[in-house]
Amino acid sequence: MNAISHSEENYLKTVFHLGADGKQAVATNAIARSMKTKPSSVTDMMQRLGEKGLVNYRKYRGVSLTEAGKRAALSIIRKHRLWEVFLVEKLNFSWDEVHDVAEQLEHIKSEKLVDLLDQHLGFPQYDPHGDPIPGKDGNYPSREKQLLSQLPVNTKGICIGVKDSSASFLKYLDKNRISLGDKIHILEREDFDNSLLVTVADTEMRVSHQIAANLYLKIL
Amino acid sequence: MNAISHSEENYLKTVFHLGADGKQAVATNAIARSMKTKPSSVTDMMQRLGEKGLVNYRKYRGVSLTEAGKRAALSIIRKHRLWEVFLVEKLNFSWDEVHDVAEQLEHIKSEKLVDLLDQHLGFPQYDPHGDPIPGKDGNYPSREKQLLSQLPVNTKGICIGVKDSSASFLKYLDKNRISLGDKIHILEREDFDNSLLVTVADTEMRVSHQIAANLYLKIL
DNA sequence: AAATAAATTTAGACAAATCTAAAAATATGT
DNA sequence: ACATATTTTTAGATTTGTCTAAATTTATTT
Repeated sequence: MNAISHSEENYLKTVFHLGADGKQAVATNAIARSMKTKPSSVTDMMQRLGEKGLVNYRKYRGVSLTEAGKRAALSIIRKHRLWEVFLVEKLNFSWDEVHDVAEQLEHIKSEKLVDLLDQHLGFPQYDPHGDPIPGKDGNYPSREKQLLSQLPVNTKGICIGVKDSSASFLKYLDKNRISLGDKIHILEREDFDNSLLVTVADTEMRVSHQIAANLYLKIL
Repeated sequence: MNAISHSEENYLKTVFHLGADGKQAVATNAIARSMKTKPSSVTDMMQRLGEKGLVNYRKYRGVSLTEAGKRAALSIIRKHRLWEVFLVEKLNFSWDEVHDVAEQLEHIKSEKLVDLLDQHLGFPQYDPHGDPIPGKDGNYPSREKQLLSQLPVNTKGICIGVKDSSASFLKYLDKNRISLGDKIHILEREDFDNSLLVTVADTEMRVSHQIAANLYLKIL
């Protein structure tokens, strides 16, 4: 019944994200790269998490989350995303500034705090980047969504999320007046550089492949 | 220019409180007792904080805060108290439940977060226990206040704070309908047990010395 | 003022989380 | 399939924050 440490929580979260939301096994190196730490540190930690029953660890074979590990990861992600909503909706942070602060807030331990925060925010379903917020009970709503870059010409959809939520990408979207909820219509694809001509909320513009490969649409 | 660690912040805060708001030197043992740690751990930490220029440490002579240490302590206390206001005002925590959560939240590092939180709360001057909130610039407003137990019969005042902010004391106050802002009139003192007969918001009641020694009044 | 008590510090150990360097296992290419 | 490259693990060291036990300093008492 040992508590999960700050650091352990970060590893669990990473394993969850890298392993397609806890479904696949993840390589040691991938975790190290993603967390900017060394593979040897990852090995140490995975052995510890294995002993705690939070991951399935087999030497040289990578790790996957156990049910307990998945539950723990979802709880952290839930907190992270609720705090992001708070920062944007209540404190007027912009969506490109919330990540680092939420990264700290997600580790605060108090079930009551999370419940009351959820209520205060009106039980939001999505965070400011369009990612779904796991439920208190651990259910994780997945929505059908597709990358703009993978859709055929003439598709119409609603922009519902971003794949990359780095500050630089989000600022780029702001500058180009692309927001979640906007209606997007794909007019043509340029074979040369894979850029797209689209309308975003009825404004025509050209978006690079880089951009299109990081925007999620719900097809209409 | 080393950052101040979570643990170092807790020690600074304790030295501030035990040393009459950073004015007096504090003994090693007092710190250990207050933090439920061992004197040897305190010595270690005080030597480290001394090297960082946050406390004046002289072997066997106790420690006091330097100006830099005082500034750091006030910044943590400011965050603690702002978060307490948030928890009570925005999330509907009761005043006896906020301490442990605020103890965690006070360590979140983001100047922007603190500024926007302060604004969101309407720049509050006092926390839910009546303690003043240090300013962004480090100024620490002290208010004239006196313990109910130390005032003569017939004094009238407003209840403006508590000395002990333990959950059990605060719950006791709730149960007896004593709140911050209430007008208190001292009717008589019982020599036998030092209890007082008072009116609290026009309701007559008897309060024990224990209670009176933990309630701060502003004399009218 | 010497003896005793109390407070404080030092020395050495430990756990967590990390690192570097070297060894071992797995994967890849021709 | 064998040599080479890549990935992963182990071994040993480091830092932070803590502890216990012993030594030292300061305070108190008679």
